[in-house]
Amino acid sequence: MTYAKTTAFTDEQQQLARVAKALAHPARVAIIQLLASKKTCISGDIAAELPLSRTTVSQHLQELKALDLIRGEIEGLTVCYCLNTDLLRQVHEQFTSFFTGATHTDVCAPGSACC
Amino acid sequence: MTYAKTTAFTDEQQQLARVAKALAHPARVAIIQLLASKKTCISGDIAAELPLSRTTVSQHLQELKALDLIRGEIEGLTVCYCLNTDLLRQVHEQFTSFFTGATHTDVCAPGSACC
DNA sequence: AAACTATGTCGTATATTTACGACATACTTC
DNA sequence: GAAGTATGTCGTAAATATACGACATAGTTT
Repeated sequence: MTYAKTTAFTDEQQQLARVAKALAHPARVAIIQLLASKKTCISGDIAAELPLSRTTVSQHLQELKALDLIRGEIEGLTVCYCLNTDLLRQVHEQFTSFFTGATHTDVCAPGSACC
Repeated sequence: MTYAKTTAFTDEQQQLARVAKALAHPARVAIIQLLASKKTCISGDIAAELPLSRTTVSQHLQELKALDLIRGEIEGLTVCYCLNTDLLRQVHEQFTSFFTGATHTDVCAPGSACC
């Protein structure tokens, strides 16, 4: 490494990357869709609907929970997992503003002046 | 593994995860923002603006290129990298429809009937 | 064609992710 | 309280991602 450069990435970039990483596995995408499709919160049924072991699913659930994208509350013997829809909406906005910035009209792109 | 279950994840889930993975590192987020902020297409200057070695940046560029999110055309001695804005717009829509599905009103969530 | 410049590729070390069985915990029901 | 059920945690193996120096390639300029 030479010397100057940016010392690090911005918080915004790191935050977006963190959330993107949470969605970077089909199992986690599937879990979110599953929770969104259920009227009632489900628990271990999640594992039954995915082509993965219960242990692995649990691990994916923990990752989503670590980012607070989902929440789990113990309900007697089972655990009720729910989407944190407020946060998901926020995240949606983050992505939207990122993509909007990347696709605005006078951006460097094939077809524009520079290429 | 017991027996029934879904044998695999849907194409949609895999596609979303694939793109999310591309955004799952701050360097790649930064690269896209950098390309979006330049009027003219840049090349190796990218590495100069990131806290990473040229080799590593090149690796990240290849990953983005592999998904066709960016394109690079050799322009004499330098390479002109550009955003594939059309694809980025498509990806934006994919994310939007995913988030919309996950945040529609009667979803299982804290505060809703089920929790 | 020799020296220079801009990039990509290879080899490799280290860190992180993914996946799962076995075990631990904790509540429920008999 | 013993047996059963639902879930989380630990240990660990294998795959993938991250990072970078050294080398290769290819165009430019003299």
